[in-house]
Amino acid sequence: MVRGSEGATLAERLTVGVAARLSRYLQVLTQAKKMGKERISSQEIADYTNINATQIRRDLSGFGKFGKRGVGYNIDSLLGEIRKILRTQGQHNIALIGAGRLGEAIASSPIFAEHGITIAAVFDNDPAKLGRKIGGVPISSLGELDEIARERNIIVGVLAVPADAAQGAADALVAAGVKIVFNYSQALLDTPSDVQVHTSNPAVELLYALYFHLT
Amino acid sequence: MVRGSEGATLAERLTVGVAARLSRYLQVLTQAKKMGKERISSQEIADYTNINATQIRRDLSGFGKFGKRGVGYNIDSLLGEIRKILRTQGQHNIALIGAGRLGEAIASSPIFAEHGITIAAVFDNDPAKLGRKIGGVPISSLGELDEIARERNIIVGVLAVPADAAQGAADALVAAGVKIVFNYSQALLDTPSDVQVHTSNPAVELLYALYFHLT
DNA sequence: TAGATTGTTAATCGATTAACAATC
DNA sequence: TAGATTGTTAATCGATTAACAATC
Repeated sequence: MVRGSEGATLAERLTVGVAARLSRYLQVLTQAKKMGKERISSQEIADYTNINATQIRRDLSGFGKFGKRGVGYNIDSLLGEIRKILRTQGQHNIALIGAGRLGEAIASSPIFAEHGITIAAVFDNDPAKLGRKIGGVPISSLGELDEIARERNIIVGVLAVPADAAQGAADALVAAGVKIVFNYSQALLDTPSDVQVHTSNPAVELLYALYFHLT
Repeated sequence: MVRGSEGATLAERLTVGVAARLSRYLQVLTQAKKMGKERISSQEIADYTNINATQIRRDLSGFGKFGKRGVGYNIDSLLGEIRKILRTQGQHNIALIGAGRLGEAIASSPIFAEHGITIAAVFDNDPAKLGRKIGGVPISSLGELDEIARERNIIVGVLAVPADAAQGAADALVAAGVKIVFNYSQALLDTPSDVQVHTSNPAVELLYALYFHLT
């Protein structure tokens, strides 16, 4: 890590591992702050994330001396520092595809808003749903995706559709210039190589958790 | 990896990384099979998982010679081998806490059933919901959790409740002997050290995806 | 045979951890 | 001061990758 004397980071790109861990610290800090805590130790973060405390201190100390020995880290200031490192201080607009039960659950959860992420558009192919609002956002038809995505500067799409509709929805997102797709269906998606697909599958995680439970 | 000459694995415990990757291969193979494919190459798995093809071959070859040079892997037989390694051939019963939109979405998804995981009980504290069925399973009150969990041999609980109800529900699961908790709320959970908590947060993954998009 | 893809080697890099002086 | 916790070092281990012979 190359740093100037003023703390202005001449940023090299973070490794995937570091960025993933910093994101998780961000989540713990956000929740701890909501619980009214003002300080937190690397050990407490470790307990919540299952990431080793030494690793946490090491990750953070690569960017500056954010903690106080004998005391821990100030939650507010550490939140600010990590947001700076991850460049997540702006507002980000995302599109949700699928206004079924999962889509509604996602739209009504505070989980995105809490991190400055706004669901700026919701799409569904069911004509009966068009115009209805979920999470305060009216449901549009998939035919409008292209126009709306460009107009609202959307680069992230969340797929909450059945497996058999997933590839079609992904194609529509890609056509509209979306570069990051979160896939909550089981389907495997074919996309151009400049599009990042994140597939979330609770069953996969569960099989893996069971392995360690059973052995 | 210590192996006998007959392929009978004198199993050492898998590392966390290997078990996580094998679980993901399982998911890709399951989907590829549904799409009617019979064979798959390490490169194809790599395209769907973003895991390096060499790493995939290396992970698999640690357990046997499952592939055919010039051809690839037979999907059915590789599925069987990985299931053997991960010991996920049995049926597993899990409990779902929370019968709201997210709970319903989870219960009605084939994602668990596909991997031999059965939602054997659903709990909710809303008296109006008791007895109603979701995913074919009647909703019980949280007061019955202890009895039902023991009776149905449930060691995994999935929390689909609001953040402010999550700790209480987690306590109830722990009291009922559950050792693996999937937390779909934002709440940080305090649990005994022999209980594995997996917290899933799409916003965290998104922040991290955005970092790599923006840099 | 020719082309494709595995299984494996060798080299590198990042993650992980224990330990402990520094210091709040 | 005494206790706690950071920041950092040093050592180890697993992940990652390119390359390629083996072989289907």
